[in-house]
Amino acid sequence: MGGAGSDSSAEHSDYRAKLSQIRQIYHTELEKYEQACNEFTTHVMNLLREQSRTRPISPKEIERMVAIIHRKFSSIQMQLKQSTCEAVMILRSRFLDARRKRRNFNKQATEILNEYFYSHLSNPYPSEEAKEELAKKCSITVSQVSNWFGNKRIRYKKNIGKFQEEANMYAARTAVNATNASAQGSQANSPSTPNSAGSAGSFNMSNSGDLFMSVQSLNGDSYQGAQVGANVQSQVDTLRHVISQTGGYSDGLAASQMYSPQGINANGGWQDAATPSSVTSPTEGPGSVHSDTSN
DNA sequence: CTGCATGATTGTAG
DNA sequence: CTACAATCATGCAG
Repeated sequence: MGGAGSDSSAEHSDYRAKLSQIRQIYHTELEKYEQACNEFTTHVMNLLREQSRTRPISPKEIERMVAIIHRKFSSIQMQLKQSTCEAVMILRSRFLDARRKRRNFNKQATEILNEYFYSHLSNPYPSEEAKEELAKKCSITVSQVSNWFGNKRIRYKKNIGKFQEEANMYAARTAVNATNASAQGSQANSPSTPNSAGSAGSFNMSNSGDLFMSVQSLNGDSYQGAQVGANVQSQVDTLRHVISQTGGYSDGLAASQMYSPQGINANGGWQDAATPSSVTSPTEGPGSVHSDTSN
C-alpha cells in the first residue's frame, strides 16, 4: 500500500506519524517472531539429534517437526498482521471522520444563516445559488450550508417552542429592516439601532395593525402568491412572525399556539406547501429591496 | 463531570 | 440526488 500523500497539513502529518509507528511496531514484532521461530527450530533440532543416539530417527520425521513449527509461527504472524490492519483501520476512521474535528461556526456565520432561515421560514430551501452565496458569506462550504439547513429544519420542526425566542429575534430584526426600507425608501439613515434583541416593542404599532390584515388573509388561504415576488414573500414571512407575537400578546399561551403551526401541520409540511406558483425569480422582480450588508 | 447545543454522517424513502 | 430522521462525536456552559 504505497499511498503517496503529498498533503502537508498538521493533522495529516500526525496521522502519518501514527501510521508509521504502527508499521514499525509491526515490523519489530514480525522480526521478533521470526527470530523466536528460528531459535525454537534449532532447539528442537538439537533435541532430536540428541535423541537420535538412543533411537533411530528418520529425516522425514525431522522434516515434519520443522513443518509443524513453521506452521504454528506463521499462524501467529497472521494474527499479528490482522491486528495491525485493525489498528490501521481504527486510526484511519479516527482521522478521516470529520465528526471528530467538528468546530462550531463563528457567530457571524450563524447570524447570516439564521437570518436567511427565519426570513424564508415558509420555504427554507435555499437554491443552489443561494447556498453558494451563503457559503461565501459565511466562509464555509456549500455542503456545510446544506447540512446546516438540514439540521435547522428538522430541529426547528421538532421543537418550535425552543426556537421561538431566536425566531422572534431574527424576524423582528429583518422586519425592522424591511419596514425601514419600504417606508423610508431611499432615506436609509435611521437613528434607531435595530440591534437590541428583545425590543420587538419598538416596532411601529400602526404598521402592525395595517399588516395584520394581509397576514390574516394569508393565513386564511385566500392569499395568492402568484403576483408577489420572492422578496415580498420573505418580508411577509418575517412580518407575519412579528405580528403573530404582538397580536397574540393578550394571553401567554396564545403566542406559542398561534405561531407554532406556520404551515407545517396545517399545510402538511414545508416540502409540499410552499412555492405558491413557483416564483423562483432568478431575475430580480420590480422594486427588489436589495439590503445587502456585506462585511 | 454532566447535560445540552451543534456540525457531520448514516440509513431510508421519494 | 435531495430531504428527512436518527445517531454520532465534539464543544461548551453549569
